[in-house]
Amino acid sequence: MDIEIAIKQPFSLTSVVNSHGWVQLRPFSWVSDTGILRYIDKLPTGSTAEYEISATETGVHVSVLGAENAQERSSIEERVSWMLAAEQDMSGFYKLAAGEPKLNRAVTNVQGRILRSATVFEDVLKTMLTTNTAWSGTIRMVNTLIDLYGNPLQEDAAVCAFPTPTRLANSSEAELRERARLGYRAPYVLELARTVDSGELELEAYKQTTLSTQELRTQLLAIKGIGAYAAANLLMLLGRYDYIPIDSWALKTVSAEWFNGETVNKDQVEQVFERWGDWRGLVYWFWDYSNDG
DNA sequence: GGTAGACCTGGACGC
DNA sequence: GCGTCCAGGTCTACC
Repeated sequence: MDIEIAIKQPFSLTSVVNSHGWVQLRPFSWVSDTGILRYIDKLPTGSTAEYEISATETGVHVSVLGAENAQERSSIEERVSWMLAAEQDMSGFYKLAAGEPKLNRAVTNVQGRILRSATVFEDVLKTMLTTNTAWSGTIRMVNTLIDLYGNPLQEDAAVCAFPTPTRLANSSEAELRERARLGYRAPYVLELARTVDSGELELEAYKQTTLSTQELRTQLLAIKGIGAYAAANLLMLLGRYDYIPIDSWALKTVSAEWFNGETVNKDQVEQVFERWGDWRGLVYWFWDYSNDG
């Protein structure tokens, strides 16, 4: 199955893919030589499909393996559009960025959209697995979860989609601790999977929510394992940019950029970006730091 | 409302 | 090869 998706311009697939570390986490993969983004997705119909997404003049072309009917086609269009933030109007950000030399790179490279997983559940869980661990630990935990609980592609059983809430809800805390090596995060992951699976927590509704950012943040913070940093990160993924995901990297980077390397706190980071209003999260994210990393 | 300490893992380091 | 220390956010108990 082949699908063409139109995306609001300007748009750069490469910039979306490289917007953050998500592309390094399965079931994403990216071959920069060919410019093809791969993703394995478990569809609501129950089928597991593989997408090969490439750029076109007006958006993207999606070559699909593992899905056949019209219902699945429509679902894939919707999910890929969400993953690439196709519907987002970034003109406000570019207008603001035009007057700031440190955001020239963002404008030139058409940065601004942030790569998302097909489901909010996957993004919340992955965000949970970024906290209090090195990036290598996040990669390891995501890999293990997919290997143990992922949904295999019919055409190639070695290739799996991210586990569904139902699959994880049927595991146990001991299994998540000992086999998946999630450590103290195991009960948080299990609770997330169970509340989503039971319908108590409707994460996918956040894709179209009319809640204010404040209300949305309050709901995200109510999820065990999601604190201030993780909630701000998720708000960015949901297209709300008025909170900054302040982690240890942010403290170091802001210190080097504005405070001559002196130790800074969370309030000082927030003060630096306050003037950028509702776009401050994106400004923080795509700022051309002098000492990047 | 603010803060200290526990949580868990893997990697770096010294012996 | 073994033991120790450290980095990384969030939660809970306590003040």
